[in-house]
Amino acid sequence: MTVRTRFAPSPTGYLHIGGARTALFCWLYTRRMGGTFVLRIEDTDRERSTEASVQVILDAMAWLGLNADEGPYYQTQRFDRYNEVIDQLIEAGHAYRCTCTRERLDELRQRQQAAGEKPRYDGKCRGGAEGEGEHVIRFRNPDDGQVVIDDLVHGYTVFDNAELDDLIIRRSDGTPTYNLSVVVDDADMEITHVIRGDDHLNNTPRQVNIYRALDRPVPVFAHLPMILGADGSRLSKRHGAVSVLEYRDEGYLPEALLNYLVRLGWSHGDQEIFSMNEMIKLFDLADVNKAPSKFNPEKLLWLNQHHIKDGDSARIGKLLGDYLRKLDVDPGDDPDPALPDVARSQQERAKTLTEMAMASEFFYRDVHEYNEKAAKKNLKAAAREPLVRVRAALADVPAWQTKDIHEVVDQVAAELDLKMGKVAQPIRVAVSGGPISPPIDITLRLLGRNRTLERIDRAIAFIDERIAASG
RNA sequence: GCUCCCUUCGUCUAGCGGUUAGGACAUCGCCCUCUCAAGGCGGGAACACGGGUUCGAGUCCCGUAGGGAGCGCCA
Repeated sequence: MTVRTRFAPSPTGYLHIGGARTALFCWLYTRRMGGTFVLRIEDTDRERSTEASVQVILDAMAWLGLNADEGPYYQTQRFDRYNEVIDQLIEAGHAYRCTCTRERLDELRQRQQAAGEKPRYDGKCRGGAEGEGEHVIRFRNPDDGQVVIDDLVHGYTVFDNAELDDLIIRRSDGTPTYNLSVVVDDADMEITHVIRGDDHLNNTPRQVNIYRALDRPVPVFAHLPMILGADGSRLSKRHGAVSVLEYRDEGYLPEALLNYLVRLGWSHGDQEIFSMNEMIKLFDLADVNKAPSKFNPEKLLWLNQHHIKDGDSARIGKLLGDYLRKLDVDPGDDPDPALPDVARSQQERAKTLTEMAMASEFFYRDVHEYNEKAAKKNLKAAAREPLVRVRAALADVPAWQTKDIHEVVDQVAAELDLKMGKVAQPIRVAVSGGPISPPIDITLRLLGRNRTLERIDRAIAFIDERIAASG
């Protein structure tokens, strides 16, 4: 039997972190088992489902690289099928018409809650509904016995049927409800492993009863623990970004997000860093935790930095171009310096691609003003002589190479009996406008001779003005 | 309220009856250093509580507490 799994989001917003983790585990397990991964859009809630949300989910999945082998299927396109099954259930006596009004149901619920009971349908229409007209269809749940679920994550879990009630499977407007459509879909699509959040664990016995009424094989279940916010409550906007696409926009690498997510509820000994291939090779549902975990943005940031540092410079360079354009900095068609070279110089000092872009702006844009603090500290009278000497020596360097540039800076420092920092830092501020850049020799090499000399000249002029101003 | 699930450093976790309870993020200190980083070394930091079972319990069982989920004509 080959493994078939599905990821079944409902398109009512963005794809959030929790959903992405579920999709990842599902995808990894399927890849490892050589199975088929199905994407299904659960859009039976016509009130809240939107076309835009579907697109956002598709985009997020594509960005993460969690490609589906089948689908996307849309539940709204399968209404005929659900109704067919519901009719079969009615025919077989497993479902019945219910004409209870919402008012009666509300009252019933309130009364039960007030009495400290579990709110549930009282079965009034079980023996035959009164009257015609508006009605729903309810599933006739067995009233005794138990449902035992052998969950791959949680092990055996037992539910008494007496705890369950007759749930609505067809609304009064004729549309099917979730618990019915999932079962029909999972059965029809021959899903062998249902991998989902454990917020569904309580729904599972109802669904198992529907499988039985339909005489269809019950799939294996694996209920993953939830991801919570830092305060232990359900993950939401106030915990920072929860949308997958937001992470992309903020400069995270998909493999970093995935690497972070895979370690939430799963582990392989002490290993923290995983490539996609390693994840596929090592992932197993047997190693999934039962306890919920809290989302930790700092660890994600660390992983992002790590993956940027280890990333291929050609690819990171290309991405750097995208993020520069987002900042309205156009590196041009034939960037000078070349983006991969700049990326290489920044990879170990950027936590996000956005950060890398901000730190690299000066390569592609003139320095119009200096960071105030940096200029005050470094572009002062004492820096004039080193800058002048460096400028002169740099103008004469035969080959514009890192090594030669380094020697120039070194030599000027030695001549003036200054520490390296006293020479390098003024140059850094002069060429980058601020106090931070890659090593000075690399920075200058990338920037090129012309721009370097120009910017040093400008800094010398700036110092002269400053000296003049202070009298 | 009822039912189900969960409980190791602040956080993610290793552990699958005998460990000085390990790693990682974060944090603190030191080293390296032209800035920022990266890197190296080191420190502090956990088995929720109470009963059992056992020669022996973080590991097994039962309670308690705390947290989460479900109890919709949402999914």
